[in-house]
Amino acid sequence: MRQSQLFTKTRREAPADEVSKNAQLLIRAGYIHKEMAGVYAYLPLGLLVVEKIKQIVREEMNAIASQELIMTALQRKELWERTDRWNDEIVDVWFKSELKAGGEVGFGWSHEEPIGEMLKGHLTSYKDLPISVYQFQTKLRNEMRAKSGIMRGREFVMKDMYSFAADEASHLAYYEATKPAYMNVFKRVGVGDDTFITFAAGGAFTKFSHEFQTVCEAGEDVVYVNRAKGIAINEEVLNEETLASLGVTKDELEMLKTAEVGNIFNFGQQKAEDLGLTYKNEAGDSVAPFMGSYGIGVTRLMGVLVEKFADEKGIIWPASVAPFMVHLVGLNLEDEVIRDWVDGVYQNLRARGVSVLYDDRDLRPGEKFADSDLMGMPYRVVASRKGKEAGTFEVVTRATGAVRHLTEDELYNDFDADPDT
RNA sequence: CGGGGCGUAGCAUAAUGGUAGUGUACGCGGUUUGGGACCGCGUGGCCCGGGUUCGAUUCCCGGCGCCCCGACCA
Repeated sequence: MRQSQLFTKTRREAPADEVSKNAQLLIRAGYIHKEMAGVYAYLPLGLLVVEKIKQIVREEMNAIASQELIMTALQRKELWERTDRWNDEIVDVWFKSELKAGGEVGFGWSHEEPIGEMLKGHLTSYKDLPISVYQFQTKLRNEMRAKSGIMRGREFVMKDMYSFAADEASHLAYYEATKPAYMNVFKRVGVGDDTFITFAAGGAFTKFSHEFQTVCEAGEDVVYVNRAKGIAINEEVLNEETLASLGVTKDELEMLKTAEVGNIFNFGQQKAEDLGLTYKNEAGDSVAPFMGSYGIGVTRLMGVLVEKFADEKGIIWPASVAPFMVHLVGLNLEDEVIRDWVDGVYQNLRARGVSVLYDDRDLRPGEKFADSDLMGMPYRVVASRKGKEAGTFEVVTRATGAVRHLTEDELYNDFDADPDT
């Protein structure tokens, strides 16, 4: 895309009411707009990142045979009353409203109850199992205090998945299968080595649930990790009993500040029973399926990536989620010969399937470089009069600052060879 | 929800009981052109309501909003 046509503008300074690094940089670079506390709009650049992350999640969920759907944002009161979760004393994040025609509705902060209810019409026989469904939904949660930019908002995009199985063995097998699928997601967005499958509070049905915790100073969680043994424990369940059951001692563990980017819950049969969801087994008996719930905070993950990879100049996107692979910075564009030439390079890169943000604005070089650093595309390709005369392009890798000088053919071959482009 | 802080132009900031200055951004003109360059001109602002006062952006009260710490976070 041509940068001259992008409606967003970069800013030198972050708004005074933003303290978090992720929100400051994302606003300065024109990725997001703050609508109110904890509520952010995703502008064209930001939406591209969200969609890149969603696509990675989508591919990994599809790979474990889950099917995508979209549930509703408005939810029925009766569904939640059945599980006693309409009660504000029990669930304190509800946004609620009233229908003009009469009756209350809630705004979805989770979709466990509606999914279970919806499945009553589709899950009637053991032959229908197993079932796994997922969605990307904007969750609405009336948090007491929003904070940390897009990492803890009142409105955020989450991937939530729900599995249903006929017996405990296949249920647990699926639960276990989600772990590598989740880790694939985190590897692909560049935080695999810093993300730990963490033992956390389990709730009524199991001793532990599992959280996916990514090392991040801006996070809200503390986990204790033993990298060699591959064990991570959320501090909320760190006690003698937990340590003993996992076979570690506290002094073998490293304390890390982390952000929870995903979690998985095993509900056993209890949740389905509460919801009144049953099917007929081979003997003709009505039984409740085993159920699991699995989340990934898509927009929170985006915030974590900014927090982890940014430097003093701005954002640094991992190639897998960057809005564009290449930031083509054209200089000396006031010269029509140069401009026509750079336009051609832009077209050639696009023809090869490289996603390119083309800074075709007639600005001074310093301003363009500063914007380019701030926006954080993986590669900057500088096309200038000087380069044209020398027959080379300056190619800068944003993350490392490494500079290469490539001929036009080398440039095209370089990006052809990159599978991520 | 408890505690603290803050609301001045698109953004960032300053001063002031007598209607507000600067930077940036924006518009026009000119000089510039490899790290946010310079000169000139111009547009644009005191969160809302009430009170005190001759007069309130300033002081007081209330509201709304925002930020931080804590609590909460399935």
